[in-house]
Amino acid sequence: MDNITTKILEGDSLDVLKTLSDNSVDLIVTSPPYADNRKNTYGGHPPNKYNEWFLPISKELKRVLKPTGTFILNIKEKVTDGERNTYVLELIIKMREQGWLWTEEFIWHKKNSFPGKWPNRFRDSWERLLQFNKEKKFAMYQDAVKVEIGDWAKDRLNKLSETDKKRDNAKNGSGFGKNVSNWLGKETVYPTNVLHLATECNNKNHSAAFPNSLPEWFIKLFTKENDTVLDPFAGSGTTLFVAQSLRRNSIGIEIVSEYVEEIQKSLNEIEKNNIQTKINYAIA
Amino acid sequence: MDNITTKILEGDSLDVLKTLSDNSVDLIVTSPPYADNRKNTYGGHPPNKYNEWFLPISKELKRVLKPTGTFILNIKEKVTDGERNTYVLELIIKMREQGWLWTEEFIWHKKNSFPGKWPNRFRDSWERLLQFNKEKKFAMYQDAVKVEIGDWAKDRLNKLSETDKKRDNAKNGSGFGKNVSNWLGKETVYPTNVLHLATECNNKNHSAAFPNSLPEWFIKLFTKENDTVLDPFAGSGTTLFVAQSLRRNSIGIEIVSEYVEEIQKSLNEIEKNNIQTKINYAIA
DNA sequence: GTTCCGCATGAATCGATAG
DNA sequence: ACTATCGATTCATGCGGAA
Repeated sequence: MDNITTKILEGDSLDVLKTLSDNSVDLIVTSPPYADNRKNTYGGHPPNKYNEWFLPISKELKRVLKPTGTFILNIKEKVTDGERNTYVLELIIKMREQGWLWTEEFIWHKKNSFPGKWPNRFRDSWERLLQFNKEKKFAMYQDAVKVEIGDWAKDRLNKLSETDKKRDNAKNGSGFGKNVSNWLGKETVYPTNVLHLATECNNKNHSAAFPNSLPEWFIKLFTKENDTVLDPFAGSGTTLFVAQSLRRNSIGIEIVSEYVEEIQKSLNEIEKNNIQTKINYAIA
Repeated sequence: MDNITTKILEGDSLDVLKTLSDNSVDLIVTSPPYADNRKNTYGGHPPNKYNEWFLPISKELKRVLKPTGTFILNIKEKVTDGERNTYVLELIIKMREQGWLWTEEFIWHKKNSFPGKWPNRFRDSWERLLQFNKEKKFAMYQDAVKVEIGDWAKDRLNKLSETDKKRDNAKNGSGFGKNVSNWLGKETVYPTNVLHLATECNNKNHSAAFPNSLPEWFIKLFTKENDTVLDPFAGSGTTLFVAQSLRRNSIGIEIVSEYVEEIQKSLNEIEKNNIQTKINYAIA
């Protein structure tokens, strides 16, 4: 039952990526360290040098991604000197020059961004989720992420009269009546490109963790079971754990050995539990 | 009581703008025709020529805007050949080269986005609201747009421990503890940079590009009474009517004479009612 | 007077068909 | 091969007429 592998590799992303095979990954989901002048855990990549640092990495990512694969990049430009810095815009343009297709920009609306006050701006409660592809045709499993239908329809459908339910419209071209009856029993609709997810307040050390539901959504949308997911900036390992629980293979890369150790420890725990489960099955 | 003027000027935006004085406008809110949209009425500007058309206009806008003024540009790039086109990104970069500061990007989340289903993308339910300024210090009246506090925050506050309430944070830069205690007992809170507004779908001839509440929000946020608001692509006149009702002077520019006439007609109606009101007051 | 329901209408995008 | 036009798809909203 268990062919899924979950790997965490320690090292600089660019170096480690070079050891991975061409066209071997179905989905890349990552949230790279944000541009920052401070030299902290990640050494800091100032805004004006950010792309210089990131573009060689995105080139390797393009190599390891399958032609039908997708790259989701969670990023938001910083405010520098009172302005939104343009390095993310420039990154998109440069990545297209590398051969990436900029297919879509999803918005992650962070519902619980904490209140604060600045004289000339409001709380920043959204981030970009940039979708890049190698080819126009890529794998996408839309049914895996359908959402509950809006309240308007629930009300409407619950109250539909018998005649409405039976009506086979032939009146005019609008097709509405027909559709309404088609919608009976319909509970879900396709989502949009705006994601409403709360940030999780983890007690963990890692700062830039995104909530489980974020990689979960993209893993369901762009991969199927036994596919391979890559997170070149694994951080606290969210992407890996979600991938594993959804039965996708995954590879994480992380430069900070402390994080690598924590991830490895959690993976060992899970492995132990799995073995225990198997033994229990065998006994039973 | 009535010094507010509301003007609609007919003609090409670039030409008409040249007749306006330097540093005379407090706020520009506009939604120019998007690339290739509204070909029938506006002639259509193909994506690869869009900035060539728009940049001379933004240059004039910069001239007429006061140093403390703000320019809000509602725009969203279209999909061409399966990709998000980059002309809006390039526009931001080029406008900075013109001397604009790209202060902020608000997100307009449209709940009722256009329906449809495609194999490779979901419905597009957001648009960019780009904020540009001439100077780092600009007029902003944040208190005018405070919103009711969200339930999540209410819960959070109710559950706060006494230590949390007293805590004077110094740990990290988040300001969490400090702000929380400031907050207790308040009913309203400053909004974020994500706006949730549905488009208004009227049965009328020209549906407005944006709902009243959109210019209303920005007019309250960036102007005070008797200030001057400019919309160089007035369309159905939403910005003008909202500005008038909020007692701001306003100037609209519109190239389609049919729209200009309708706006003028509405303005005349309002004027007539005002006079009627005054007479009634006089009698009473 | 309420509430309820029918309906038109979207800053859309893709793929097929036609010149 | 490259462009132009057209049909199919889909769902939230407000208005107006009806119960």
